[in-house]
Amino acid sequence: MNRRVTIADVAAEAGVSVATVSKVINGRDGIAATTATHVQGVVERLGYESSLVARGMRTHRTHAIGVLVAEFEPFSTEILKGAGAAVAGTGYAVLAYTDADAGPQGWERRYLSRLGGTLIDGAVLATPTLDNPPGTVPVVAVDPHTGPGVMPTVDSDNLTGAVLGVQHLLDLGHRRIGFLGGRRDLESSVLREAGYVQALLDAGITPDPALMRGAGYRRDAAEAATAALLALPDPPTAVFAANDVSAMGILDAAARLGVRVPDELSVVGFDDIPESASTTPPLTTVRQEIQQLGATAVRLLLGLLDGAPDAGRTPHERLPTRLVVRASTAPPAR
Amino acid sequence: MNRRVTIADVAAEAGVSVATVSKVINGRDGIAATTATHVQGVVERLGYESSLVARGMRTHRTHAIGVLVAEFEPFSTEILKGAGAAVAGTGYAVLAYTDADAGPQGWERRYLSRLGGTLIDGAVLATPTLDNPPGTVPVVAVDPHTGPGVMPTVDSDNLTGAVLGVQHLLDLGHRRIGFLGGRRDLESSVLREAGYVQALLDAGITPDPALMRGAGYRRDAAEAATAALLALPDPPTAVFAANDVSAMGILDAAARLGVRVPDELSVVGFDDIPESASTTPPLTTVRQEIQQLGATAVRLLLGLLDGAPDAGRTPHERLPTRLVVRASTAPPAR
DNA sequence: ATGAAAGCGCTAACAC
DNA sequence: GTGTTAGCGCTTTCAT
Repeated sequence: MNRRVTIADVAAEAGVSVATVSKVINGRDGIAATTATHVQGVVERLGYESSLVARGMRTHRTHAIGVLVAEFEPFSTEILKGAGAAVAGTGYAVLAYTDADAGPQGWERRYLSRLGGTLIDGAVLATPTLDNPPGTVPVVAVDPHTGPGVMPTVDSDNLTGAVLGVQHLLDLGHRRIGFLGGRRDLESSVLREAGYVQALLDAGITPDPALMRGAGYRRDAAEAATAALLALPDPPTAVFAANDVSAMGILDAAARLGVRVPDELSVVGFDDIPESASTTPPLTTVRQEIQQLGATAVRLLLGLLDGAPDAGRTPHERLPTRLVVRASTAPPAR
Repeated sequence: MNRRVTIADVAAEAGVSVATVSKVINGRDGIAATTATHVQGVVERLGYESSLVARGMRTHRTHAIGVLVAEFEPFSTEILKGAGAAVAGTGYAVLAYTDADAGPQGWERRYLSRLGGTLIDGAVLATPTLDNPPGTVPVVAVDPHTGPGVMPTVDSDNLTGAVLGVQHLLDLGHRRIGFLGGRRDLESSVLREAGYVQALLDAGITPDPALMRGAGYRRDAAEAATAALLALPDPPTAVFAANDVSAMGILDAAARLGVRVPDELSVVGFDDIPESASTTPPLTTVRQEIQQLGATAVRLLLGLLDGAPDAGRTPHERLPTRLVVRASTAPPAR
């Protein structure tokens, strides 16, 4: 594995100083045209490209923005797609980072300390678990932690979305509707639960605590919780899950227990990740525009970076949600 | 925006030298237990985390592997999911990088020069356009460029997959089957075309050049090419697209022109990206295990990094493909 | 056991 | 116009 070619190699080869090479590369003036051409040639010939890292260390500007995620899963990769689209033409690169071994709590703090200032000019945090980021670089949160909201934020209208989902079930005639909650530390999860409760209340139904379980936005936890729900003396005829991944867990449980969806059990998810269309049966779900979430976050961040550094209050953008009816919901059998 | 806390801040606060702090952080010995504890405390209190970049510059080891992609789209984000899963428990972080403004040709070379050696210990290249990477860090290619194959590579059995897809159409009774090619610089594209030709030949049909168009794996190009195909005096009754994104372009064109799929036109894609289940109608496609592709590439790379540095010849892993029948294919109307 | 100093690859002042 | 020097945040000899 031959060594990477550095600016020193170029300088030596061209017979000039590294400073001169640097100036040529960065288009600084005060360089003879002939020298510039000559150096350019050597750069080309050696295939030299300056190290993002070394440059970043000196200038504290890398023109890269970080998208920091706990894990690459359907939600975060949709954010990535949106973020990537939003930087096109801005001169910024997108750097997505995840460290599987970082632990579930406070990863964003660690990531930010490790990358901020030297590697990325700013960051988009996907579903952060904290709400007081270290003040290293400008940050925008997507689908944030519950809390006072000190970070610029973009999220979806989770409350209305949840109401929509549950209302759909009510309209079909369901009365015993279960709920599988998400990560309690995320505002989205709290609001989706609130929407569930509100929709029931509006329909004159008192929420039954026995029908409300936590599943932490996780598929396996959702499967277990569903099994418990279905083992109840008077089981629900429908379940609203706080996200699509949990809804898939419900489908897993139903399949395992021989409960037919939607005939015996209706299921509504939340998110509309691409995967939700290929479940068996395809999932009825509340769609949020995840790519838009990512793109909006990037635009906010770019504003923070280039424009006025947070002129006034911390911005908050909220995107609409809507119901997508597929095949996992039907009127109750009984 | 308060400055990031550096090792110097910790040292000053703790009343020791930066060297001592560094040793404590890295668990080097030759440090008094009391000092270590004290410094640890300060580190914690200040929320210090060493800069990946500065450390990488000194040690030339970052324990991060790069996944370098031209763009975040369905295929590359599936690779990311697989790569993320494969690093769990290995102590490596995944760093996905894309620079929208880098241009379509030779981006991997530039990325590698910019990131290699100082930021990432090795890289997975998704659909690289080149095949002679600079010898900076170990590299594994996924779905590579056509060429002599000097890089360790993982790909799918594209030839068999394409035969499967076209055979399905033949089995349904189609005889005039169009083909929308991919990026001619990628081996996958060449092999899928070869499979298309071979399947036709095996069925005693001579491939008609008029029915074969290029679409570069791009949705808009596919739509345009499809419009041209359908305007033919004797248009095809089915089209095999070299990837799902192109197949979606076919669907776009059909919808715009009022051609019903699958009644008047059958469509088969390639990839089985998550999105392909939610098209209208859901896409029949040849599935490749994209996440597995990413995971396998990471395993290969990790082997190169930790184990014997390429013990012998350059490895090549090939994963199977299979047909997924959904609703975009049916017997021809005429 | 601890610290001073060099150096990773680069850029920005400042000399020449 | 071009080179010398310092320093970004860190780790690692090498002194002390």
